[in-house]
Amino acid sequence: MALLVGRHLNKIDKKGRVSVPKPYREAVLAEGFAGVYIYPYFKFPALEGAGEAFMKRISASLEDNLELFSDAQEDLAAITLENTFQLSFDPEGRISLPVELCLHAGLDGQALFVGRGSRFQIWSPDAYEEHRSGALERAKATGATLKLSPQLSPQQSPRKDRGA
Amino acid sequence: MALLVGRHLNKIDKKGRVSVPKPYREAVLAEGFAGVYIYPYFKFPALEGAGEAFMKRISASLEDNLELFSDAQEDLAAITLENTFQLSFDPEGRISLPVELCLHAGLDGQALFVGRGSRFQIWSPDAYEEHRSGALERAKATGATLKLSPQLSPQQSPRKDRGA
DNA sequence: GTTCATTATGGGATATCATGGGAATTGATG
DNA sequence: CATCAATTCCCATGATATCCCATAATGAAC
Repeated sequence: MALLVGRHLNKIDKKGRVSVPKPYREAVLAEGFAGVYIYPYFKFPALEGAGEAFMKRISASLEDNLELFSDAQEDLAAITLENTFQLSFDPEGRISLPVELCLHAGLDGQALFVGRGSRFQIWSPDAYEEHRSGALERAKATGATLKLSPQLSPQQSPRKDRGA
Repeated sequence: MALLVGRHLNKIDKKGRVSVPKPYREAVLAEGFAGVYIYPYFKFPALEGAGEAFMKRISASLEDNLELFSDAQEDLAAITLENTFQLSFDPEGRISLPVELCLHAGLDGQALFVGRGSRFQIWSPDAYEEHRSGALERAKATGATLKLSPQLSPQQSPRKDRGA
């Protein structure tokens, strides 16, 4: 599927409607459902959303009877699905955010969409600024690095080196 | 995919448009999306860009190597995906650079495309000259040598080295 | 030296996107 | 069956981005 990247600041009108950024709409439309699934992001005052494909992955972790997922992970999946809203696009590509979600994220007038690859988040601009400002410093401090997974192309042998 | 090599100096017009060098266009087109993904290069006042395949590797790596909702995943995604712009080619093969990116790289009227193999960078000519001369000095001073990564040919056993 | 093909560039015309608000539909309730 | 509230649809609008075409620069071919 297409990648969700970048940041998009859109307005929430009096009726609680907000435009989903066009690139995100196109990406999730390709997954089948003409809308998005949105749930409260339990770690922070923010929302997280995705198309049908990602939600099915979460659902799959609940149906697994083996030991692939820990109890904690299953709980997380269950809680996420319980609190998820299925929001359809209107003809202009907007969704209307339920009050419960707006309260959790402290949304008021503006919604900042933040791309995360296969998902996206929705923040109030203020909360986002406060939370994200230290990301680069934190990553440096903790020495967090991203090991690139092997390319998807055939017959490529993985290397174990450190990404910058 | 085809390698991105060499330097190409193109103009940025009043609308913020700049032609992506033809060889780069052809290389990234083969990856699917008719455009490039560009993000700030945090170590220097420059931009880095790539085609869809590379960005998907980053996105997949975040999900494969890091736990969902972990702090490390949060911060690394924030640094990479959230600052990335998806820029489509116009019919002439141009992209229009967002102001935020131009500011980070100090771009004003000219954009120097620098090939880096599977990615490329965009510099203002002045910043590049300054940075490049410094890099050359450092290489001389430390007597740097270049250690090649293993070949990609079949049945090659992975090595654990770090590029010089 | 001339011609042709390709790429880069410039700018006006056009289409698209985000947004706002009224009209119409739905569904719950008495 | 009537009424109300909530939601969804429909259309208008302004800002922006995209398309389209013209032209210049480059280099290859004859």
